Amino acid sequence: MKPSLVKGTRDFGPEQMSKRLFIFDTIRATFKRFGFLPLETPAMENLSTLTGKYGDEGDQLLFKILNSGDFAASIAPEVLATGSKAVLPKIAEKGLRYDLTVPFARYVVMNRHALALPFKRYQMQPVWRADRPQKGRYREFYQCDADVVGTDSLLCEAEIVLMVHEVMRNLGIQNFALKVNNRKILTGIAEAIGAPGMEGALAVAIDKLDKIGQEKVLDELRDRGFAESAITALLPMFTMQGTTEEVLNKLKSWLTQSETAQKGIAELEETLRLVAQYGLENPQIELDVTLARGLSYYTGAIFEVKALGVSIGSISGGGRYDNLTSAFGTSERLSGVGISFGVDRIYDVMEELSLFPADAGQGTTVLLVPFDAEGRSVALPLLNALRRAGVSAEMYPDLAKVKKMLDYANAKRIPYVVLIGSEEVQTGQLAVKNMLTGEQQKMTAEAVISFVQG
RNA sequence: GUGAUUGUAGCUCAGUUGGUUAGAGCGUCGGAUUGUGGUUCCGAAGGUCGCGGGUUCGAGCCCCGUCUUUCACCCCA
Repeated sequence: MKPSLVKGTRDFGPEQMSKRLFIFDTIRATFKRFGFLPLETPAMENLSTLTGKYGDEGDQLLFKILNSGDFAASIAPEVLATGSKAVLPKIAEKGLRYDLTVPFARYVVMNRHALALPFKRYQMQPVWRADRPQKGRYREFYQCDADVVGTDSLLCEAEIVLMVHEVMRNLGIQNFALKVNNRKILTGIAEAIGAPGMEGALAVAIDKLDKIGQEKVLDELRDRGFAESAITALLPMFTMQGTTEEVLNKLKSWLTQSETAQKGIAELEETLRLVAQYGLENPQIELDVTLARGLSYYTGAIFEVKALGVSIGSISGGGRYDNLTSAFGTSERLSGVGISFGVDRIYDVMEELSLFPADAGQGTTVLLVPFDAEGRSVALPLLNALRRAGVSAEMYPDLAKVKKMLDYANAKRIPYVVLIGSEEVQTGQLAVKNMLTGEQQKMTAEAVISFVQG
């Protein structure tokens, strides 16, 4: 039998892992710096927790887990006869998490009594979606989320803007755009054109504007049941260009009659004002009225980060959600806002643009190469001392040929080797070789430690 | 879920209108070299041609099914 991987999943070898860890470490450092605390939740959730939070499409993409044991035994024949759709909830009551936000909301509701609000948590775990894999799209991928729940303050939105900038710059992704919008503006537009409550369909269609163009967007809206009058009323939407300030002003005058839209515009303005007060240098924020995002739980600000110059979808996304916790039965209204970084897409972007620092894949710094048992007796205390000094060091476990050990050093890209033969043992002067330049010099064991550290 | 596409050695790929024993480069292992690698030379190992069925005297090649890869749509990180 040939072993194989489950569709849409990957192994990560040592080289990939050290690059991935660089991404995780960078993001984690920023999250901690902003005062977020770690949280982990199970891979599986009850399907009742997951369904209905992501829209119809999202429900479709949930991985479901068969009940344990003889899961089909208790299904009554008459249920079976009603079709597969009716059987499904009887045999699968659990599913793999689809994102980190919904499990977080579930956690908040369950632990409400013990949490000091506002509660800020970060979470870096895999999520699963039963999508067809393609470029930048996997069935198992990691998200790094930071969310604040229990406050309406727009300062949180502003902090997200700051975190995005910090993460991108620390990763070395200089060329990015942080797109922002507000769901209330979309809701207001739907109201203004006489199609209240249809902002979902509206959002999905106009989200494609830069991809398929104005005419096809309008065609799609007709398909989705928008009246011709609504489509005509929507036309000013396509003139929303210019600076952020100009667009906001145009929106304000276009949507004067919609209270919701005005609120959304005011929120956006306030968020941008706060960001400016922070003194964020060279903000890469872009107001995009067509930005919608499919997840149905967003109610306020929405964010999306796009790496420029690569054809990979958004590498980060987030927004504010007002009703997620109430979906779990709390009477208390808890508003949350958060951001999610997609590690796998960030990896693809950084790989494509060669942005990983040279030492991101660096493992062992020094390999000790004793020629015989006597050399090994000198090498062992040095090995111990190197490690105590914080240097990643190892020794080839067999007393093999020198060629073999140096080949090993090359294969692992170990930059330094210390050669210890009878001559070195007698003089105490060890031969340190730089494997990149081929240069070799002699020094004492103590000197080796500071040499390889510098 | 819709439409394409891919699969031959560990990796990247050749393989003619269907014809006898399926090849190359790289990598791996061994040697040239018992104290020096990444260069060179010599040698070796490594294949159910994704899987199942069919057509044929004969299938890596043609047909059907299936799985997988990649890509677009939908949607999304």
